[in-house]
Order: sequence, then C-alpha cells, then structure tokens
Amino acid sequence: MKIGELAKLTGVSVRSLRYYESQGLISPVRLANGYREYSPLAVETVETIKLYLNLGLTTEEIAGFLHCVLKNKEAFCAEVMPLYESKLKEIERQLHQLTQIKLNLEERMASIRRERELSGAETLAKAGEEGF
Amino acid sequence: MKIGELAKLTGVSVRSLRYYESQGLISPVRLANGYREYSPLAVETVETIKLYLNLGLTTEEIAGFLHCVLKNKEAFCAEVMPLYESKLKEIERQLHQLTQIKLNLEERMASIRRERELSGAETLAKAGEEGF
DNA sequence: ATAGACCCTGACACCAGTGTCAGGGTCAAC
DNA sequence: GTTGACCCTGACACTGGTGTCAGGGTCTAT
Repeated sequence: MKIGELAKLTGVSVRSLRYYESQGLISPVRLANGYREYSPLAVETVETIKLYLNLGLTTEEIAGFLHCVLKNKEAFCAEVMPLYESKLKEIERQLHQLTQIKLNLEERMASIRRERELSGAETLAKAGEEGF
Repeated sequence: MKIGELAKLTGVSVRSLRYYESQGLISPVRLANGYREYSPLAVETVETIKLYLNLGLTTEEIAGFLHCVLKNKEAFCAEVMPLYESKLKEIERQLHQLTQIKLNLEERMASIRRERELSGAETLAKAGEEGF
C-alpha cells in the first residue's frame, strides 16, 4: 500500500510516517517511481510505534528494540525493561516536580484569597501602578 | 552594578539576565560605554522573576504583572489570579496525563515480569497483552 | 602598552515530533 | 491531454529558556 493509505488506516499523518522512516523505525520498499510501498504488516508496526510513543518513549529509544518486539514477545527483548525503568523514574521525577509547583501555586492562591478577604474594596481600588 | 555582579548575586546567568531584558522584565540604564547598569533593587526584581518562573509561568506571562507585584502586594494585582487559575488547570492536565502514562508503564512492566516468571519459552500463558 | 577580566550584539543549538509550504513528479480517469 | 488526487524531497516554524561561540569593544592594573 502507499503512504496515504497507511496514514488513513493508522490515523498517523503522512508527515509522521516519513519521520518514523527517517528515524529508522520503518523501511518501506520503493517502487520504480520512487513511491514508498508498505506491506500490510506495516499497519501493525505503526500501531506498535504509536503505543510506545504514548508511553513517553522517543523514536530513538523505540528504534533500539522495535525490531525485536515485532518478532518476539516484549518480555524477550532485553532492552525493554531497563528503558521502562528509567522512563518510569523520569516520569516520577516530573510528577514530583509538577506536584511541587501545584502545591506552591495553590498556596499562593489561598494566600491571595485570604488577603483579599481582609481588605476593603477601596483599598483594592487605589492600588498603585508602575515602578521598577 | 554591572551585569556580572548581578549574575553572581542572584545566581542567574548573564545570558538569562539579557534574555529577561529582551522580554521586557527588567530595564537597566545604559552607561556611556553601552554597559548595563543595574540598581540594587534589581536583585529583588530578579529574585521575583525566579520565583514566578519556578511556578511555571513564562517570561511573557510574568511581564504582564511584574510591574504591579514589585510595587504592591500580589493580592492587589488583578492579573495574577486568573493566570494562577489557568496555570493550575494546565498543571492538573499534565499531572493527569503523566499519571496515565505511569500506570500504563507499570502495567507493562508487571506484565513482562509475570511472563518472565513463567519463563518456559513454550508456556504461552496469555496473561498480559496489549495495554492499549 | 599590554594582559586579562569584563562587557557588547547576533546567531546557532537544543528537545522532538508535527504542521505546512514550495517546487516538482506520477498516475488514472475522463 | 488535461484535471485532480496523490507522491517526492527539502526546509522552516514552533515551544522557551539557556548554553555557547564568534567577533569585537572597554576597563584596570601592572
């Protein structure tokens, strides 16, 4: 099948399919006219790529084990677990950081609300301007 | 003071100080030789900028109310609350997404571990398959 | 007067995948 | 034989703060 058809079948844009190819994730043969020709199996390959991208892996990381998981069960691909582990650590780090920011933000919001309850509307109205 | 001194006092790189200026966050005067000359108050300004950047605000967003919070209490600056609110929503969205990814990742890791425990290669227990 | 520390502007690189445009080729149907 | 759908490559933009380099000016102490 040609690239447009694969794009429709997978919901991935033509642009992205070409990008995946440039990253070594999928290698269609070329017809005499230069068009990419994909095997029907390419649909599964692209779905697999989508799955890993949704797990937060990069195309480069996926390239390291994609051909293994397409052939075998994931559990047989030694590269996968360490990658998952480090990715999980990274995500936990980000979660922690975001949570921290969220707490700070909520704290400041609560503090502003408290302060506004204490002050009269006219104090708010005459709040000054400008100045560096 | 000159830019290098301000950088040392605040722990912010010279590069970043120039960037903040380009974003309209701080406006040092210029000496005859073209050097930036910062008032001692600039230290506080930069600390304030750091604080807001750490809350996940962008320099553009900070530019919208920095004037005001430097002059008044934060609670008097009308621009701040809506910004905090939308930023909080955004962070909650990201937290949700990351949490989802984390769950999927953990699910797949558990599935791999299960499969490896039954590690007779021909034992095709269909325990964990395709988390999407 | 010269070394060395400090300052200036401008510009590219980075992350990473996707959109989009330009400029041009191929193919099938009518 | 022309129209229109589809394909090709190459390249820029975007997000946004920071590092870093190039190429050059200024200041101070020796």
